[in-house]
Amino acid sequence: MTRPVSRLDALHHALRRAIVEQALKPGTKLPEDTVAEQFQVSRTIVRQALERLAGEELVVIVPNRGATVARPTSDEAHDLFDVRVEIEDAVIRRICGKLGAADVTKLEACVVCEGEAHRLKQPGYIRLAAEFHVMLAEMAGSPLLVRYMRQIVGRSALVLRLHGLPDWEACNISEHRDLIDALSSGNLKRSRDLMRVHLRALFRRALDGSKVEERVCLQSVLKPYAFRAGGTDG
Amino acid sequence: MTRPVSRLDALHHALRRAIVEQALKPGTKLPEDTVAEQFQVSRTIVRQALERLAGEELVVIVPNRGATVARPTSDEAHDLFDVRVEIEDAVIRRICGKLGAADVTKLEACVVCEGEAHRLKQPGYIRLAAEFHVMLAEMAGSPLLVRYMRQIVGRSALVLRLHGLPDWEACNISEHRDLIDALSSGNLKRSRDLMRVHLRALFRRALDGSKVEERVCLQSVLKPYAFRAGGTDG
DNA sequence: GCTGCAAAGATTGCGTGCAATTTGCGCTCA
DNA sequence: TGAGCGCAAATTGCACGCAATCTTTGCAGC
Repeated sequence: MTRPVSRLDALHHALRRAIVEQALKPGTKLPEDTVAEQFQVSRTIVRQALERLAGEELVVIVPNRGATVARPTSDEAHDLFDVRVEIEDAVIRRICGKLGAADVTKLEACVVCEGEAHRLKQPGYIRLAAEFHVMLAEMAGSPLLVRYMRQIVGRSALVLRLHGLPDWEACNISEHRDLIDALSSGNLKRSRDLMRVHLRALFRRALDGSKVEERVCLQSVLKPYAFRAGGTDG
Repeated sequence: MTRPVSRLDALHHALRRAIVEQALKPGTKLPEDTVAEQFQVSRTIVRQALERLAGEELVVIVPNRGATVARPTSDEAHDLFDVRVEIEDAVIRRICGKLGAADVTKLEACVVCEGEAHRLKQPGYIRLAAEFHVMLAEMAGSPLLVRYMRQIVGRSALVLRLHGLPDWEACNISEHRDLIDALSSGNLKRSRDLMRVHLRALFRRALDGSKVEERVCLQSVLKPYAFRAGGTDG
């Protein structure tokens, strides 16, 4: 049930989820053959799924070089979070004070799931935390905002994985709770402030991280092991 | 020169342009064989190009039924314009008073081209008018905003073609000129108001059209004709 | 011992063919 | 004459195979 009709959809969702849940590290190579074998489909399907993911900017396809999980640069991360603030603000303005009881229940259930997954350190936690923001967008009644939010939280997961987040701190769950309160009570100013603070905290955690840029690090990683390094240390 | 390296890119751009320039009407069927023959490529390429366009929501792919040029519903059109207002406002806030002389020159040149194409009634006019808005986004220095804007103006072209626009009135060119003035003089309030008015006028022209809804209405249109409807009336 | 070239291996680009599904037409039967 | 049924044409879903390209490794020459 609920199984996507086509194998393409199935693979697309599977890969997407693997990326968002950070099972696939940014920069991971995704050879068509390997993926095809893993999922028991042909390369044709794999190629199409990768093409879709590239359209969502979750993977990068280089001609003749294949596909890899995207590695957002620091600049791209900044841009992402800047735009995210705007989109989330638009969502808040639309839903604040207009949530039904069912909506609030749904959001609270989501937060409970988050807390559960967070406590058990399940890999699905990041996806659930992201889903909370997508749910807010859905309640705004704008398919386009939902679309953008989906894409943004997906890329955010990449940024978190790549630039920081040493421990399980993607989204602060208590902040989600506070946000629900403010939204359901119709306090617009507080809602917007909470979201702004929430995102800013997330942003800070994401970009203050230690392991910025892993690819270039290769040099700095190997430097201590260099036996003939022209460094200043003797 | 500037020719896309792969045939996939070439076809993708060609089809995209054909749709944005309204050479392909919404609802037009796009059989893989026909397109493949027309562009002298294999169905594989066509399929991928159509898949990409589906990702941009410019075409709709129904399993086992093929691809057609998208037909945004009235609801989708409203949603599109609502979100567009937000995105364009974000762009305005970023670039107002920060445009360099080169930027202004570029924008003015674009408007001149628009006027020329508009006077000659060239099909490229709509694309140029759209390009003006994309250029604004580019000057905001946010790749993500550019991406969204590109997608939005593309879909807007579909809406204009589908729901209204009896004559050549996609974007009012004088409004573009006024906008450049306000932006370069750094008048934020006036800039935002101008853009809002500009979009609202566009919106009105688009949705006041006569031929609203041709496909989705089917249910609501047929409802009064239902002979065995389990409704409460009767 | 270093540099440049070449061949082998691996991976992607892309075309083609077959199976599955849908659509439209014609046939049969009441 | 009209409704139901079944077959055939058309179109898409998907896999496979070959050609092209890139990467790596090994070797020869300087």
